[in-house]
Amino acid sequence: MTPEAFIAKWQNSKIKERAAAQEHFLDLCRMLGEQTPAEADRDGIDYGFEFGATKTTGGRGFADVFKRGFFGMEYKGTHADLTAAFAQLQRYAVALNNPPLLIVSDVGTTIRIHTNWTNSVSRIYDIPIAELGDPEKRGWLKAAFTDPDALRPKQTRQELTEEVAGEFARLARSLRDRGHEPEPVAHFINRLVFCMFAEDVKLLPNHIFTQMLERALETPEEFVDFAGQLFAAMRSKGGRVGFERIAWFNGGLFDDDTVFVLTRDEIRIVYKAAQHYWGDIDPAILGTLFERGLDPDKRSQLGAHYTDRDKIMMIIDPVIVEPLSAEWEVVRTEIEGFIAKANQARGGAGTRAFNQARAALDGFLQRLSQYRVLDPACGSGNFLYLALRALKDLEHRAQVEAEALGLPRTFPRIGPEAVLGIELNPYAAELARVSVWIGDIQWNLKNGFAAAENPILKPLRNIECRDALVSWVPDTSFAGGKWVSAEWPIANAIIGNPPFLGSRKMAPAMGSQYVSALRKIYTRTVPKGADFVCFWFAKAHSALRGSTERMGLVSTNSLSNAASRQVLRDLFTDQYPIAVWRDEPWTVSGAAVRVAIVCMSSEPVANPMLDDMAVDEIHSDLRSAGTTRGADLTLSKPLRENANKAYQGVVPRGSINPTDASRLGLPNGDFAVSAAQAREMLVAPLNPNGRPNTDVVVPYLIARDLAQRPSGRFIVAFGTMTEREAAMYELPFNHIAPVKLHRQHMAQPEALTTWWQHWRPRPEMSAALAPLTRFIVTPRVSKHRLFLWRTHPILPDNAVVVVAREDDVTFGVLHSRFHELWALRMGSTLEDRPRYTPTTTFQTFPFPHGLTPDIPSVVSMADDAAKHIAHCAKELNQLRENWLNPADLVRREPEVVPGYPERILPINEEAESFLKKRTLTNLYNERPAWLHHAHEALNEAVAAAYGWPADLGDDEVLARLFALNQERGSEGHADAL
DNA sequence: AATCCGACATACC
DNA sequence: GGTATGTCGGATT
Repeated sequence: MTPEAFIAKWQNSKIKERAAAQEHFLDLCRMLGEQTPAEADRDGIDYGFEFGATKTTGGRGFADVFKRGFFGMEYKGTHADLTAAFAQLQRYAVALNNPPLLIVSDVGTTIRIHTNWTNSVSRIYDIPIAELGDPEKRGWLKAAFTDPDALRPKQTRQELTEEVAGEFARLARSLRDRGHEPEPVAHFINRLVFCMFAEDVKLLPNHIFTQMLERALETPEEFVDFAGQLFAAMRSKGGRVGFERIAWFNGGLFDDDTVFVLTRDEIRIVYKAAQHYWGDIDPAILGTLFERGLDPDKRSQLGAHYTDRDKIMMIIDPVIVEPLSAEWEVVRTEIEGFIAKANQARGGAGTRAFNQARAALDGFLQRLSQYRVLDPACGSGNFLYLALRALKDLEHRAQVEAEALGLPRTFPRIGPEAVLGIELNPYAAELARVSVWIGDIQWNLKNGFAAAENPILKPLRNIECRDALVSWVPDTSFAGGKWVSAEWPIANAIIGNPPFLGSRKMAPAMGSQYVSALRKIYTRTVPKGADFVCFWFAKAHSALRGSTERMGLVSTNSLSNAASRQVLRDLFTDQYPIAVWRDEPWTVSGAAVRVAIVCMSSEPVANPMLDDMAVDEIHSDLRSAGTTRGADLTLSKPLRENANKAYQGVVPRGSINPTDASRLGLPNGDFAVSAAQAREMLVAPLNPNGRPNTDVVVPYLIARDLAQRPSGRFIVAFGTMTEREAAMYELPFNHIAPVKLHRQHMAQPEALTTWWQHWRPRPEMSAALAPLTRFIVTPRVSKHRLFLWRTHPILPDNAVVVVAREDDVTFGVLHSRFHELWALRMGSTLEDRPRYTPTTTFQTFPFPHGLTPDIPSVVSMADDAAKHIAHCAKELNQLRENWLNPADLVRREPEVVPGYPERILPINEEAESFLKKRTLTNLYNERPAWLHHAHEALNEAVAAAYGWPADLGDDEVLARLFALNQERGSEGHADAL
């Protein structure tokens, strides 16, 4: 059939019966050269007429024509107009598996294609029948049959939102620059945003907001009056602006009609923003963009709260969607049973069964409509917005499926009141309300329902602006009051992303009074040293003990670190994990952090998920019980035999950061001294006390020197000398003079009293190292667990952990897989990198019997196993040293004074650039065969010392080490240390 | 009196 | 300009 023939046959004809619509569609197929349903698919499942028709629905399907994955099509038929036909399609889009295109037609005049992708802005392709001769328009139709993606709008909702939000941020900043307070500005801007959205989705008539702006552009001084009139009309029932009837918007957003005086330029910004189509904006990112634009300084504070949609759904799915879907499956089966009974039975019994089916459906819908989701740190409302959509989707699906079974459907009941929020920042709280409103209205429109009216917005008092942890209760009996634990509204589910703040950063950020009040109130549930998020976990825990069914919170991944662990341990004693991710990267720019996600239920859960894998059980350290035979390694005890052997290095604190130094107008003094200056000091003549500067100028070892190439630093270190003694060393003492100024500006006044000393000089470490010919060092944070030898008088920085032993046996045991596994498991992490924490990794580690660090090395070396370890350790170290500094590429020079480690210098520039790549981190990244063999040999030697087979699995090793720790720890000195 | 951590910091490819 | 990889200060206990 040619387009001309099609036009001749159908133009201006009116549909009389459903058969005419089918004939119209068949002609369309013939014109486009596409297969008809009968030709393509005999089953009619993927492509056919009257899709979803059942006996109970009387032969009417969800759509007149349906092609799975392509489109749903509805003819005007009994509908009054194309809009109603479109709404019908939207309502059943779920039952049609959300086809990308929804097509409506009135047979004789128009075919209209609506795009239906969730993440793209929507677009309408209008094809008048009379213009089917136009190849482009026929192309659109053809694409609907063959390649719907060709019709997908290019712009995503995110891009659209970024564009419009950026313009509003400009306005907000302009108002803030004129001295307006952030809160009224936020309120005002939110109103404007809502007005733009409202007029674009036709909740406001005739683009009245844009019209108002156009008039105000002519006479800017009248903007206040115009906007005030509009806001006033929106606030009241039956309001009008001129002739136009304005719908009633309640909900607090238009409670007053305060309007800022805007300049012409500012009105132009608003006008320009209003030119965009706001109907498709994504409220989930709107908030963040505003926050960023409004106050760039606060970006890290507020913007960082932004959680991307995927992460939020990782919580909403297991916490809300999955349990409620499961409930629905049960109810639906019940309904199916009743309906089957109703269809078989006649008369009273049939009616009764039908009513039972209705009651079952109603019961479920009632349950859904009473379901409440609380986000006690809701920020700009992203979690709430997505939770509301999820609930509405569930309700809608239940309705559509029930209708397919023959039950009448009702208007959706779930609205913004289903979500509850608490947020401290007034600006964010307001955004949360707007996001939830917009989300609700968008959902209704997208699914073919009118927005609820009279009023359009109901008050959203359920998003509260207050502190979620404590509240101040004034006491009238005296002129004061007290802080008490804040109440949380009762909710079925608690979700959210509370602010992350390490315990050490809480006081500076929140004020020490607030923090001490908080600690006092939560003293039983949240241990000192726990991260700020732990308070939310503790409160959610107590809610789960009450009527709350499930919770899911995001936290920093350091939650499983020592102090915060207690909160989790409590939580896991009487609640059940549903899904846990222990270390997820955070995808938002501007925040470099990794997070843990913890979803818990008050009811037992059959197969909890750990990092997307089903496991039998999850421990409070967010590990699966399958490892280490269920042993909880967090219960390991410190061992007395390991005491006083591992130290962190010195903390100089000679300088403050350069920014502060320049702000305070201070020279940036430091204990550190350049290598050139240091050598001058070292060779200088003896001081008045007859001593050389070698007493107090020493090589300084930082962690980087171990994992990467040594940097050859020096430092002035007076140890615990008195000022009188220190001053004898003239050059070094003069060098550190500026330190005194800095100490005066430090928070700890005691730092000044011994200003010439390092803040932590670690005399006990120096004492332990002094008699040794060498000592063992390891970087506190490094990708690989590396142990190296260093010698006196090198002074380790606090980022280096020192083990005061000089024997190869201890070195070998520490560098074996046994200690490495233990350290990995017992230590904490910095982001994704393991961190060696001496108290939990070294202090608790059970060395092989007879080789413990409390035994002098001469004694332990009598042992054959020990000799073997020593040999392997020596070999490993030698090979590595040779690799790091090949003898033909370096020359070794004695230091300017005797007793100092010799200098290792590249012989020429070529050697220098070659040596840059010779770092231990690089070596262990590559793990060449020789290194592997050396470690294998060492591992076998250490295994033999333990008396264990060499091929134990990792979990088995940990389990055995733990058993050994428990045994040693309970040998009458469990209180060791 | 020492520890532990960083909604990070920065060198390097 | 990403990506890889670990500083060093200092509040907290």
